[in-house]
Amino acid sequence: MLNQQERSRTWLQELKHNGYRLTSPRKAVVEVMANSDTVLSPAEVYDIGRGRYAKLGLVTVYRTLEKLEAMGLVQRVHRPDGCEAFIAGVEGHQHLLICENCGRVEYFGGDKLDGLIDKVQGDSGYEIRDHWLQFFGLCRACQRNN
Amino acid sequence: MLNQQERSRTWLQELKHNGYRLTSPRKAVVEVMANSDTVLSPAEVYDIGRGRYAKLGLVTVYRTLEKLEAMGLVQRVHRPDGCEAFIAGVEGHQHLLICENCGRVEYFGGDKLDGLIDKVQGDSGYEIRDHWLQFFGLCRACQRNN
DNA sequence: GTGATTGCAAAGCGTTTGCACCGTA
DNA sequence: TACGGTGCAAACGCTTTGCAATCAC
Repeated sequence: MLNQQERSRTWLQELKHNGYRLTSPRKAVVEVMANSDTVLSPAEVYDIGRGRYAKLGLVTVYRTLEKLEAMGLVQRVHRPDGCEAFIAGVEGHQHLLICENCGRVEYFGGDKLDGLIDKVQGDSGYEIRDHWLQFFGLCRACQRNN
Repeated sequence: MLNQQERSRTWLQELKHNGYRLTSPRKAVVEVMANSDTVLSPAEVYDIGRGRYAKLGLVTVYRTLEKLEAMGLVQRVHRPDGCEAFIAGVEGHQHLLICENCGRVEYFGGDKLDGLIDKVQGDSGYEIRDHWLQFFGLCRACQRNN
């Protein structure tokens, strides 16, 4: 895993390569997301981002997250409580382990799933195109504090 | 699996046992949900339900679905596109297989998951409390029509 | 009869859109 | 300089709440 400064830099380059301009609001959003290992709502990104660029607008947060998602740099996360679209940094397609208390996210490989997918596909006759596997629980730190 | 009429009857009894009154709007919502094997949004329940009870209000649909969910008779479903809370009939805790085209839902057991949960729990130090496993794809009928 | 339930209307909330101004390239 | 990007304000869609009328028990 890249360290956080490298990650910000990579993401900004990526934006540039895709023909987008590098502006202060975008830099703020990228830094917030690239430096976070927890799930963040757009409103949270906005709050934290304003610490880096005071004039940041919520609308720009939405628009920037949308671009980052399209570029595969962030990922939309759904949670059982309500259904706010949460966002997290991610590399590659992996599965999520989310702390219900602090929002921290870990990734794990899902290779164990292939056999199950084949079986379900055979039993049901469905053609499976996509899947969600998410675990919710408490991370080490939150287990101690609860 | 109970047939659909039995299921409606059971759900209505369940409502009564929990101290709720059996009203026409509630009967309409229960019948819609109990007779459907597809994922439905509150608005869809409302539309179909008005065929059974014309004066049905959308507000009542929300309130009834809330009660049915609390009683474990329906289940909230999250989908990748947007995040509308969809609902489906369910018995027991199983995993979902959802047709992306027609909304049809099947359930399958997730016993194969236990080993994976143990492994992830051990590797990460998380205490896993809940999980989502949902497959999205095309059911047999929709494969033919696409 | 009476208290739970309903449906309308309005409020609430998160997200998206319209538009004039701004700032990067 | 030109045009992509920004932020404000307003629109939007879905969900929840307030309240008087209604209806199951």
